[in-house]
Amino acid sequence: MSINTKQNMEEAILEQATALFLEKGFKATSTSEIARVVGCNQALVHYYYRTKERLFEAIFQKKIKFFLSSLLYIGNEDLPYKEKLAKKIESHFEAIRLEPKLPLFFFSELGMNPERLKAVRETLGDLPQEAIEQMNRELQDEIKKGSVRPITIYDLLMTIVSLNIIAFLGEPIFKTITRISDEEYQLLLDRRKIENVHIILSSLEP
Amino acid sequence: MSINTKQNMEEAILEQATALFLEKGFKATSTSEIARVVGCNQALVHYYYRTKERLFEAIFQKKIKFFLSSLLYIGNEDLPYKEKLAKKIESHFEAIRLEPKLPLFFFSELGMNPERLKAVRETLGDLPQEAIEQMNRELQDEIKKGSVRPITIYDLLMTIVSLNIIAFLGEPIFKTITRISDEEYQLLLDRRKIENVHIILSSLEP
DNA sequence: ATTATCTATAGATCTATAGATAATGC
DNA sequence: ATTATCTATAGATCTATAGATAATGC
Repeated sequence: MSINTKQNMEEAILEQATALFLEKGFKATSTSEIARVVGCNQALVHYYYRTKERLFEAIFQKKIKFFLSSLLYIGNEDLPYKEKLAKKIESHFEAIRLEPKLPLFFFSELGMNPERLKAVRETLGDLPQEAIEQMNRELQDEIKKGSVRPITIYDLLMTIVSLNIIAFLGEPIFKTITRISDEEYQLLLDRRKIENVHIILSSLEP
Repeated sequence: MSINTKQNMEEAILEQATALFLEKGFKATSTSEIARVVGCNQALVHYYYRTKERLFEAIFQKKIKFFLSSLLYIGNEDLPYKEKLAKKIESHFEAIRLEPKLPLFFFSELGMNPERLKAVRETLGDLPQEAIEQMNRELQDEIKKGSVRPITIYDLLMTIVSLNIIAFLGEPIFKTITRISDEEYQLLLDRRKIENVHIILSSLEP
């Protein structure tokens, strides 16, 4: 497998480990398997990353950052509120589309091991919290103006994340049930993205 | 642990295995651990259920049935369409509230191992499909009447499941971030249930 | 007799490390 | 010399089964 013609073993390990962790999760992925797909011996994985846990941690942090950024730090141009919001939703959706295994990965690993959140917090710092507060200010402004019904920013964020992850969380289930092809699934995703924006915006009507 | 004063070892094993599988997933749960919390030796787990896989399968089937029933086979009284739908949504939400670990459990185990779906299908038979078709007929009737905008039943179901699971999938994350207490979380859930019905019904407006 | 429960163990893992050898940088 | 890679192995698992013993049902 993996014809990593000496790109750099350290990177190759990170890359293959990422694929495996996303595919099977922390527990079900072994350092031996990582070594096997990389094409090196198992000790090398530990040489570079010391423990399986540290290797995982590095990957997890990176992916969380990617996931949050697409929602929190996007669409801050000077646009009408609802257009900005639509942009955020779409950006988030497309980020997940690029990495469709992320939602299950996060919820599984955090669900099974909530302590990981602490590490995430230290890495990300206050940026997410600040971005959320900024989003909240804009939301409350709209509510005051009467263009949006009263709602908390947490409810809004939950709704966005919820709707945006479902098609990816449920992909294996949905594909098995409907026997839909990959191309058809991509079309479903296009439709779903529009649907999500529609649902969220219409739910905000006063 | 588990003061199962001789209720019945077979049942006690099933019960504790259920708790452990829901808590940590298939891979991370060992038959030794099951035996330990039950208070018997590890061989007994295999005596009753032969393999870990079969034990898991029994539990998985039962829980899938419970989850689907609450959404598909509920609220078929003679009521206005939107009231029936609201009832289904609430019934599904409350079912998950009773078993808050189910969503992560299903998505994890099915995501990691989609073949399990086949077994589920054999157990459940055509009932879910029929219930979905019934729901679809009712939905299409409303669309023809002009009281609901055009939408597929799959999109509607995805939306319902999506919104109803998020508060439970995200519970550990949300609790850590907001440092919310259990009581406050229950209030959040009450609000969320109403919110979900509102979002879905408003998204159906033509 | 049959069924339930236990002890013991084979055979596969798996993680992490020690210590040998090969490759590279000066 | 230093860094990268390998072989080998200790020590913990874990699943499944064989075979002994205890409990129960007739």
